[in-house]
Order: sequence, then C-alpha cells, then structure tokens
Amino acid sequence: MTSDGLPIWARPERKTRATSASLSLPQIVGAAVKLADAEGLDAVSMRRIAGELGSGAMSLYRYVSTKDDLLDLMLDEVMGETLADIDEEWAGASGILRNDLLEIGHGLRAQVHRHPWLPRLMSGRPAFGPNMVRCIEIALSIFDNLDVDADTMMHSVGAVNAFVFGFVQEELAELEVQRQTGLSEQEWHERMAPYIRGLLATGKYPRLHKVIVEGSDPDDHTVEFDGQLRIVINGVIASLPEAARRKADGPI
Amino acid sequence: MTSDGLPIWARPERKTRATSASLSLPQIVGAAVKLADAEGLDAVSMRRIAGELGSGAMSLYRYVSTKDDLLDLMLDEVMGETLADIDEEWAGASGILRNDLLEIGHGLRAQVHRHPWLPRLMSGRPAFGPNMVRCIEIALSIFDNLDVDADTMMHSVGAVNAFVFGFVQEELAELEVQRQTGLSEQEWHERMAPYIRGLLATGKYPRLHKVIVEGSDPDDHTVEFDGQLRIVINGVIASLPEAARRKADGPI
DNA sequence: AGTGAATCGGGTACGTCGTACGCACAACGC
DNA sequence: GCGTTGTGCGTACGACGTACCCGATTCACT
Repeated sequence: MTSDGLPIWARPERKTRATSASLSLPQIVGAAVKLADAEGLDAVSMRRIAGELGSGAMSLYRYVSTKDDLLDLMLDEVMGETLADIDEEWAGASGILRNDLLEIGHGLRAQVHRHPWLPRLMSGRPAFGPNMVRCIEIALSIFDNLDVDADTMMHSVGAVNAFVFGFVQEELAELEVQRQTGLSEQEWHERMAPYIRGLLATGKYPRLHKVIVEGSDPDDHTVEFDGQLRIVINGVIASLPEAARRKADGPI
Repeated sequence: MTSDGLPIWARPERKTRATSASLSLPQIVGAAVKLADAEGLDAVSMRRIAGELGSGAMSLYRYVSTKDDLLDLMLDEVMGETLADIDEEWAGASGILRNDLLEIGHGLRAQVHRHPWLPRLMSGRPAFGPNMVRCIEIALSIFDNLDVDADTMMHSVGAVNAFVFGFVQEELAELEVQRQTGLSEQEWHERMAPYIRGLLATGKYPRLHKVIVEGSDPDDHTVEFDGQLRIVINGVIASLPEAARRKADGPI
C-alpha cells in the first residue's frame, strides 16, 4: 500500500504506454526477488536493484511508485511461482482432505524456505495480489466435493495456514542468525550452550530442564513440522460436520 | 544478536561499574517500547529514543552496543510484562489442560495486540531472553500432573504457539494498514471493495466468490480466533496418550 | 586531600537509505 | 516540422545507524 491505503493492484493500472523501454516491471521484480534470495531482504535497496540491472536507481520509479509497492509485487511474484507448476485444476488435489491439507502445509513451508524473507514481508502487509488470490482459490478447491459451509472452509484453511506460518517463522529465526553470522547450526548451538547451561543451573526452570534433557533433539525440523501439522489437521477434520468428516480420509 | 551471533544475554554482562548515571538501560528500553507502542516500530530510531529521554543519540551506546541489541531487549521487556501479574506459580493454571491452553492462546494474542510490533521483531530473531525463558517454563507447567513425555509437551505448546502467532500476524497486517493510513476498518474495506468486486466479476474464482458471499463477515476477530484456537487445541488433546487425554478436560 | 583511571554524556562525521525534482533525449501523432 | 509524451538518470535532501573522539564527572587509592 502507499499513502492511499490501497495495495498496488487496487489502483488504476500504470501507463507504460510508450514504445521502447529498456526496463520492465517483471524484470525489476525478478531482480529484487533474486537479490533477496541471495543476500537477504536487507540487501534489497533501490540502488542495489538498479545496479543489478545496470541502470540508475531513479529509473525504477518509472515502474514502481514506491519501494513498498515493489515489496508488494515481490510477495505476489513468489506466490505465483508455486502456481506455475499448476494448471487449471489443482493437479495435487487427491480428493482426500487430510492428504490435501498436508500437501498444502508442506508446500507452503517449502515455499517459505525457498524465500526466507517472505514472513518479514507478510508482517504488516495484507496480501491481496492476483497470485495470492489464486492460491486461496486453489486451496479452497480441496473442499469441492465435501459440502461444507463457507465459514468452515475458511476456518479450516485459516487454521492450517496460520499454524504453518507461525512454525516456519520460528524456524527461520534460527536460520537467519546462521545466515547472518555464517555459523552452522552446530556451531551456533555450541556457542549458545554455556548460556543455556547457566540458565538451567539456576534450578529455576525445572520443567524447561526436563524438556531439554529428556526431549529428543529435533535435528530434522521437517519431521517435527510434519508431526505438529498432523496434530492441527486432526483438529480441523474433527471439527467438520460428520458427513464431511467421514469422507475426509477417503474411501476406506 | 550482534556480529558474534550471540543474543545479548549470552554475553558477559556489561560493565556499568560507575555510580551516577542520568540514563539507565531499563529507562532506555522502556522509552523504546513506549515509542513503538505509540508510533510503530519504524518510529524507533536511536535519535528519537534519545530525544524522548532528553539526551544525545550517542549516549545510548553506553548501555547498548547496537540497535539490534536494543530490539532484543524490547522483545524480552514485553515478555516480562505478562509475567508481572504472575507470581511464583501460575495463578491462571486451572489444571484442566484444555482451559489452560485456551488461556495461553488468548493471553498470547492479547499481548501481541498490546504491542503490534512484536511479530515484526520476532521475524528473524531467536528469542532467548530471561523473561521469554520464564514464559516457556510457565507454559510447560500446565502439564505438571499429566505425565506426558518431553517431546509431547513441546509439540503441544509449540503447535498452539505457532498457530497463535500465525493468526495474529494476519490480523495485524490489516490493523497496520489502518494505523498507517488512519482509515477505519470500515473505510478500508470500502476502499478495497471495487478491486475485490472486480476480481470476483472475472468468474475465475468461484470458490472464493462463494466464501465471500456466503461467509459470515468476521467483524469480531476474537470469536474467529477462539473458534480456530479450539480446533487446534482439539487436535493437540487428541494426540495425547490416552491417560492424559482423559484428564485433559478435568474431572467430569 | 590529591591524583590517576574509569565512566559518563554527546558532538561531529561518514556511508547508507528512500525519493522529490528536473533535465536531456527518443519516439510518436499531426 | 513540431509539440507531446514517456523514458533514463544525475543531483540533492533529510533521515538513518554508528565509529570516533573529547570534555566533564566521579571513583579508588594513596
């Protein structure tokens, strides 16, 4: 959004009437995304993007009225990436709700891992781009032959979505530190160990102590994620009306 | 974290050897939090904070080695806020797992609503401050007489936590736009309506159309949140070992 | 009481950022 | 031919985080 509070897509289309242009909006957005992927969101400055494209910084403003707009476009761009593999109807839809929800969850997480700057962009930015809208449409398609009401559909995908984003956010916090410092997960954990040990040594956190000592080290975040996602999906399916619930796991 | 990759608490304590100081770390952190609450995270600059305290910008660096450290401290500060109401043992713990999880969820959401800049800080910043650790400890206490293993405990609070953060993040995105533009929720929705109508008019999003037309307008986000939170908690409780599950809803 | 060391507050300055403004140039309709 | 329109981009301004440095204050210790 800019000063008028509208996201870029809700505003009358840009002119781009003229003939020869050495720059183009998709080109700019693409360069910005590539930069963010390679060096993090902080590396994405107008000057850097322009430099990457071999043009002047101010040239970008012929295509984008504000950096914030560019960020909106980046967000929608990567949402469109997922869509590229998908044709008119969702190829992945198995018709079995539990599997579909699982796939949506894992797919969303994979997408965020490909572009770790996504969560930071989504904080404080309502996403309403065309690609995002198509993503929602496709997500809703998993209810096609389930005959549940609109509110339930929104609840269900909303809950799964919220969980996935919350989870990856925590995951990425750790990865981000590792990226910025160049430390491996191993090294970072070792670096933190004395502090953690000091905390536990106070004896003020017996439950945390128990969890750290007895808990299995989640070296593979994916299985951790899968486990928790299944828990959430269980809850979602359990809340469905009975007819839909019986069909959620497919024909027995 | 700074260049060494360690959060501020994992480093040897700052000197603060001398006697009389017109500034103090808690004072600085407090001013920063107040500023963020009042004008948003972007208003939090070293110069602004110093100005608010009637001192020079560079003076702050006697107490904080980097702005990033200050942000870490702000995060832990507000986590401590919640703790202020709580004494040694959690007053709110009912011993009934479902109610405890509900309370944790609603409490966490309330906390984030009090400080809408929290999610943006947590993106890309592992939180390990003492207050945060105490929060975790207290959250784990709800399993005290339930005899479940460490992994299950982490799974359970992790799933609820992740969901809550994901949910409020979406909520706040909308609120943030309203704060920045000064528009009310009503006004903003009206401003967006033509764009949304245009999308639906294309006929390419039949499911989204159905959801928007038939779905009840969630004017009260709290009931929406409560509904979805209960769904997640259902899943969590269902995944507990049977003995614990039977006790989760308390004595019948 | 006198003195050296440490810590305080903060001014100046550098390199970065987003972007307002305006100019030179190219392609078009007439 | 000539205005009109749209491009690319150089310059400049006011923010930002913070490195560096200096005078003033206060402590620890004789």
